Amino acid sequence: MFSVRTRSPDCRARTGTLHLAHGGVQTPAFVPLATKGSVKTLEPRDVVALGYELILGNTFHLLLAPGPELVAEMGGLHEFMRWDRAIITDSGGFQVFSMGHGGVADEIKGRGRPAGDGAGAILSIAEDGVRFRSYVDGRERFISPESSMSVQAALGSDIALVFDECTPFHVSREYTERSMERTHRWLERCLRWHAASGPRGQVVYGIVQGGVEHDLRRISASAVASSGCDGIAIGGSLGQEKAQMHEVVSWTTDELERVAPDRPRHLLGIGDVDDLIAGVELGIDTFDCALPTRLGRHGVALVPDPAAGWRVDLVKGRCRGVRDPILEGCGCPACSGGFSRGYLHYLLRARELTGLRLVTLHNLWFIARLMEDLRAGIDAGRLAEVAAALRGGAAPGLLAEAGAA
RNA sequence: UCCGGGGUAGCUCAAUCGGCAGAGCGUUCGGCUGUUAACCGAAAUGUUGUGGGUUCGAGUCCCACCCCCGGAG
Repeated sequence: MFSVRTRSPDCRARTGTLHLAHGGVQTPAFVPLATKGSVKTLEPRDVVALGYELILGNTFHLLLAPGPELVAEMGGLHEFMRWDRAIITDSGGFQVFSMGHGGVADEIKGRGRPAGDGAGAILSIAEDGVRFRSYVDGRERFISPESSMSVQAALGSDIALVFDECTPFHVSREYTERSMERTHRWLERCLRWHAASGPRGQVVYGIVQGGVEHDLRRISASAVASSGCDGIAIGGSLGQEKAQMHEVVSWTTDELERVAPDRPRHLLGIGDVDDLIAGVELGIDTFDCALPTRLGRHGVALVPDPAAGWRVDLVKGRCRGVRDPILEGCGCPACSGGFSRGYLHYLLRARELTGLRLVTLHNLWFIARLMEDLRAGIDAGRLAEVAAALRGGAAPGLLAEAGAA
């Protein structure tokens, strides 16, 4: 289901195509989140127009509402949300554990917001599965490897992710190791259930855990690869800093290059601009992340400005009355539509929903062109050059015109 | 002119028996990486309409004045 087209000579980057039940996906690709069955503020036609071929839905959230039975009755997730391209569904593991780890929920990524109302909602973690309290109606719920796969079967996604335990950063090596081993056992149960009852055309990705431990990542990568799953996702704690994250990813793809060189690799939850560039160089094929869309709704636009963290906060007072677009020459609906930073600033301050939509469109456009540039760079055998230009502040999508390619 | 209500942060309003003058919104700043997230966090901002009085202590009680709202004439 995955064909590699070009391998970069100087790093692990490659271009390829995922052949899925609902069409092909050019890789490396970014995957926008449609957690609850919609890419927030957008319609499917918008997401298609931006150039995306794959989006991610979430088993945990869709289980709680509206429920897999309803989605199945309505014709499956594709038909329900009117998206006819490919869908990958996350298994719910991350959600269950991020709400359950309470005070350390913020440490799953090594940082982030403190645990909120969800803390303590987890009731028990056992070999069989996880019991927790629903944030929707307070009912006690249960997710196991089998039930996660069965929900994903009802949703009818193209790619299902196995149910895993996502361990936080600040737990002992021993806990990380025991948890990883249980995740491996859950992987086998997921694959067994899928082999017996999974929908035709749906492929399954295993998930590598192992925290920030070099040997555990290697062990997990090879265990997941040997399970025979169709693709491999990298999850769990990737450390506290970007440098550590890149190291952890590197250990993992290094091992995967050895044991499963031709299987697709998905990096879970990563989507900062420089992390995407680094991830591609480390041999990642697909990424999903809340960041571009969430930042958009929070009024932060992505711009080719590495020194500013690739961001400009349009809500800030300094954007009041500014006539310039977010990014000169950008082809996104917000910039090419002639909307000024000053207008977007006003919309965001006024809490006009159109502002959230326009910045979301811009950010997803920016990321889509970024991934396009990286793919073009790999295929042209000039990834290093393209990556350097992007890291130096070249505008994605404008690279060719700027003479860099 | 009389009667009643009111004047506290930029705005709308709290403040127990007289006991450290607060909240929400707004503003500024910071944050957001397998989305419970159009969200979260922090900070700044006061001659409590004015002038007097009582009191250890007044936004609060007393007197005078100014302004706003409603009613009566």
